[in-house]
Amino acid sequence: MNAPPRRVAHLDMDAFYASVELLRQPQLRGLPVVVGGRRGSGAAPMALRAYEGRGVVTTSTYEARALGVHSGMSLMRAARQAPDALLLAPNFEAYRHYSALFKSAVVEIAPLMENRGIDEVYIDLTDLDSDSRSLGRRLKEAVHEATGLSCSLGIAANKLLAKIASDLDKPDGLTLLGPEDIVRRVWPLSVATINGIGPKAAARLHGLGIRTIGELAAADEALLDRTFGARLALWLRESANGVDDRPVVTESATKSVSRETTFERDLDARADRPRLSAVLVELCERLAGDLSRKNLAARTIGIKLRYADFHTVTRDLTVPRPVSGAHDILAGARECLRRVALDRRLRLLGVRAGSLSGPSGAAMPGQQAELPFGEQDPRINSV
DNA sequence: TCTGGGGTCCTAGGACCC
DNA sequence: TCTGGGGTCCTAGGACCC
Repeated sequence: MNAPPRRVAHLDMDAFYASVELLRQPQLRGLPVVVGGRRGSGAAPMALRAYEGRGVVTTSTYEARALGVHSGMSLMRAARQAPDALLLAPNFEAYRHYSALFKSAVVEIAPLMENRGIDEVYIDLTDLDSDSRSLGRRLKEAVHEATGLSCSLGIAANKLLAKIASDLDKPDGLTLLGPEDIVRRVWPLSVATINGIGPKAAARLHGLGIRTIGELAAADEALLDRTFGARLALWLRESANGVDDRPVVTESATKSVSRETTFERDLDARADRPRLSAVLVELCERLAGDLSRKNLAARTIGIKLRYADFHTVTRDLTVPRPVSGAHDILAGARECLRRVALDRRLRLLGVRAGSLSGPSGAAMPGQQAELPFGEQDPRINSV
């Protein structure tokens, strides 16, 4: 009754956004290049030192990484690290295009593919015939053929290990990780290598003197239970031993859609009220556009505020009937806004739509009944 | 000049119903 | 009047990922 051993691949495009930019601007190859910032997609390349304003590094080429510039770093800090690096504005349309190309190429070879964002997928290879190394080579070649881009691929018995494997040899790597490799290749790695252990959990583990995955595997069970709770402790122990039963999921419904923006300078709820109001309207309109394109309606409308000190609050409102229009979203967002303190300067404003369904209120999207959602809702109209 | 934008999942408490 | 459990919905926050 034992299930057959699984074979799962994790495919990760190398420096994806930056690599797409280099395809389009090959003369920049070999230079330290950074993608990020808040300029529009048409903006010309500029020296990183000349950038002003808020923003973070989205992706950097390996040449820029060698200078200490990494994803998530503020552009101001990146500019101090590498003032002569070139900054390119992100062009998400192009990235979505190349994302679709590489994913089509993967599915041609292995149809059981799980999307993990724009530049990563998991692939279930269990039922395919060839050996793992040949399959890995074929996948990498197909992706390169379709896009001109390289990727790193890991193949193992589950998603956890495949993800770790794909990271072991970057860029352009192909790494097979068998059960016999766990002690030698996985246990020496930092606990933060495990997908799901972020900065907080890693810090707590460090506080217990646990830094490597091997140390986590050997940790006292009762200690982990006390520190993390039984559920999380069990997951930590299983992960450290390379155990992960999560299936490769080929399709999943959208749970929420949101739009948010960080202001170029912090805004005052009173003095900048017209500006804030205009931003709110625009966010609601863009969200309505997203819902309409996806043919979805929402029963929960939420807002998100980030204050100047980075403290973040959210408010939710459940409406009696699903809504999708900008007017109804705006009404819900304004109702939520009444329930937050607007006495400090604001850094970010966001609007979210949740509890999604098809526009008719059906559980799944797909139908297209044009009903006047929310129009008769007294709660909405009273706002 | 610290810290973008779009997501998922989990927890926990209170309301409300049976 | 007090005492119960169980289940679902709603809300808020937090951790984490790409």
